[in-house]
Amino acid sequence: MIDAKIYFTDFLKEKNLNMTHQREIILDTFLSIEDHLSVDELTMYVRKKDPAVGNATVFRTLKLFVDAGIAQEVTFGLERVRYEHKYGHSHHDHLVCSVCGKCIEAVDPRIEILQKELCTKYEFELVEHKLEIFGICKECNQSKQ
Amino acid sequence: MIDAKIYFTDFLKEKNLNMTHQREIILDTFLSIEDHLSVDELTMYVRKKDPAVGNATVFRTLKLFVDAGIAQEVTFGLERVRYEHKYGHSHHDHLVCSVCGKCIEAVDPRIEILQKELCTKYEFELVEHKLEIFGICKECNQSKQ
DNA sequence: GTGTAAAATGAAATTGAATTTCAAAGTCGG
DNA sequence: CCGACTTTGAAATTCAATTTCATTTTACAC
Repeated sequence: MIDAKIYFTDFLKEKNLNMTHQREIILDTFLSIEDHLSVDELTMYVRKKDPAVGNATVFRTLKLFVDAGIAQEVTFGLERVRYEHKYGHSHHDHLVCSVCGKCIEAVDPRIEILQKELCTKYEFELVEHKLEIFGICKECNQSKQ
Repeated sequence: MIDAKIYFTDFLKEKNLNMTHQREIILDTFLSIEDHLSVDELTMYVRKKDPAVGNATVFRTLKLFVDAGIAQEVTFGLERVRYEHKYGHSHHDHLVCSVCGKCIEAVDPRIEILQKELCTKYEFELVEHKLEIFGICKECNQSKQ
């Protein structure tokens, strides 16, 4: 985690931007929550530490995180944009529970290989991919009974 | 194609709705274009046949198509909502070209199986999934040189 | 045909998230 | 401390998605 902070500070320096009070709180908050939050949700958490932080600042700071490679925008289905950790996290797919909204991160290397094969077949140059599986998670399935 | 038309007419009857002039033009236009169109794009095509058709009607009719199982909403990345044919089309994944926007539909049954395995591993009940591969298509890659 | 109740339509209004504007406040090197 | 530049929060704007509403059209009973 501390790495990401140093990393972001360096990123700012390079762009002649400053590490401000707000950016630091937003970064700390973002890094401390291993979840896929929307701008508004992150703003809520940030305001527990400093109620004066504006939504626009959180929005702009998250965009900076994306530029810096610390965060990544994701959307599940037709939902609003959410942000997930990228720095120190390798590629993964998402299993999204339609009941509780929870999101499991998972990978199967064999799927990754087959995707490359599929692209080769169509002479399609793969840049990135996104696999989302929607369904019902273990916990929600158990509590149904 | 004609099947889908009969199918939709039946769907309307069941819901005590009518097959109107507008709905028929919109259905014909939609079925004749094997592409992933947004509401506005489809409206443009529909207006070549009848310039008086409103955007709201196309929007509402597309929602009916979704209810009827004739169309399906898709979004590629952070793009606006698009509609693809569902009736008579089996599940497939999308290879989306970032250069020309073209979308290749493809499936690899082995990927489908591995996805099910992945869900089993997490005791996650799979309802549906969505795989999008972004990159550069054959044609765009060739014309780059 | 005619009447009538329900459905459908198009234009315009509304919504809501994403994004930008702008004036005021903060930051930094000299 | 100064001046140039950056950052901020509130409010405004944008833009697609969706709804409202007055009017028109439709199906169907008579």
